[in-house]
Amino acid sequence: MNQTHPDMPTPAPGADRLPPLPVTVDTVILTVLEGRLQVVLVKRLDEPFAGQWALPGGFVHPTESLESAARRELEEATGAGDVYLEQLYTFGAPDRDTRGRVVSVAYFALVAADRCPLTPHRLEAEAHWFWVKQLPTMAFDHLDMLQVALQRVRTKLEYTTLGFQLMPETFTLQELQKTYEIILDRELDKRNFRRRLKLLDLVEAVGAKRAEGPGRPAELYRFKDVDFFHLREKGFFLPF
Amino acid sequence: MNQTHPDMPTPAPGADRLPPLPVTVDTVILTVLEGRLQVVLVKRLDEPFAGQWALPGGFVHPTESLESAARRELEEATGAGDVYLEQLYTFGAPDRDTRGRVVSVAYFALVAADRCPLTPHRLEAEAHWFWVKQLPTMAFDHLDMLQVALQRVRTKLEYTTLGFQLMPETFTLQELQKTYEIILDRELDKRNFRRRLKLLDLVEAVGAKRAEGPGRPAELYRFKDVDFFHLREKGFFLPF
DNA sequence: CCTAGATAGTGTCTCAGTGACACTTATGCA
DNA sequence: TGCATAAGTGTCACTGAGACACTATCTAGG
Repeated sequence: MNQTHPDMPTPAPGADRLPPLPVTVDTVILTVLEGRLQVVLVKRLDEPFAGQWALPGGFVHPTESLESAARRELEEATGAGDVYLEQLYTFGAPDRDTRGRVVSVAYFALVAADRCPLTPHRLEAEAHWFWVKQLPTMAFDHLDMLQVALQRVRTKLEYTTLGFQLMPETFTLQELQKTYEIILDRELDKRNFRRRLKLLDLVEAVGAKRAEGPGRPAELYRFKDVDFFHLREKGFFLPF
Repeated sequence: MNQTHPDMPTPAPGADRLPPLPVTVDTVILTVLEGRLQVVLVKRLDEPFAGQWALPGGFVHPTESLESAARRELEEATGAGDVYLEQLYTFGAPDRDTRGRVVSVAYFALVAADRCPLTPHRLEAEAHWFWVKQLPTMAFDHLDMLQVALQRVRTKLEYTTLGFQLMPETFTLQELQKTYEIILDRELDKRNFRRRLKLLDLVEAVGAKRAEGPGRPAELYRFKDVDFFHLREKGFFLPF
């Protein structure tokens, strides 16, 4: 129990009362694509769970922070690095990895469809977007992680500006509402949705319109620099 | 980078692409005692930060879950094991421990003043309750952990039954309100507080009264078995 | 035993935010 | 030019929250 590890490469020369544990990060990368909430899964090449789908993840390097590790995984899987990333929860059940004890810190990322020009085939061969309502069997406890991520996103969408992360520079209010509906998995009332946007003073018209087929063209909007104190009075916050 | 660790005691024989990291848990143990929100800190005997105050914590054993480890620390520090415990956040900055890389999973616990008969001196010599508004210098990033815990508790107190955890079997509404006020660090309106309790149907009178000095004696209450669906309709939840 | 002091307990009004709901406006295309 | 399509807009009713003051019941001391 109290042995030391003379060949241990970097970590904690003094913190040797107990064996160190492998630490990984796994990242739940979400986007709205083709009208659906989708998550990136990669096909595992190695045992355990070889051939099964898993969240992109990997070991934490000795010199990088947990968030850096998650961001590295994010970039490796999607090419996009400058996106919203938040720590979710840490999974450490002793039997969660059949190889032995592995502790995994789960993160979730929201990438805007237009900042992430990758469609499934642009990811490395074994990575794909999956609709969260139609998932393959997933390795480890990764389904739990996804579940936690979905709950977190849905909750924070309601009282933070988290939804901004998924929109392009300019957008129509209809598109914004659609994005919210897709994530929350329920329909919203157009007028109530807009009333709230106005109350919170979140968006401003850019002064241009976009015509998309027949029908009245839609005003284009962008997000305003938010007034944090005004938002807080209304029970609304920034995502972090 | 790809070396293996033949003498590694238990964890992950296959997960050896990167060196394992020491993993600890640190537990923010909160209670309301003597009219103040208090936290347990222990005096460190070893370097680094020897002589400074820190949250109770320690290394995760290879065979126990993270929560078990946190609960073990909790019992060691206070003697009470059957209390509310929730994972907070994981701290993994590469330089957070001067000895080297250590990843720490922070938990917070709420112990009822009556379930934890320990006053400062009943804890082991180097452990004390501290008022959260009058703290000593704390080791590592433990002040950050405490901050996160306080924010979490205050938020969840408002929309969950978390506050139950801190009350004895029976209590007066005044005591309950006082507990809320101490945690939230602001005064509440007596009538509005009681209106909300009634609306949510959270408590019931036990039919006894308690006289405490002069003044009209107070009704004693206990928490009801909550109707989860009724609560959810009112935007109220269980703590987990 | 009566009174003063102390604490418990209770109801109303106003305001803000939310959900439900239907018609008018502006465009494209046949 | 008119028809199909999508964008945009206002009201009413309800609920929950904050602000606010008096009555009821007990203890203790004269």
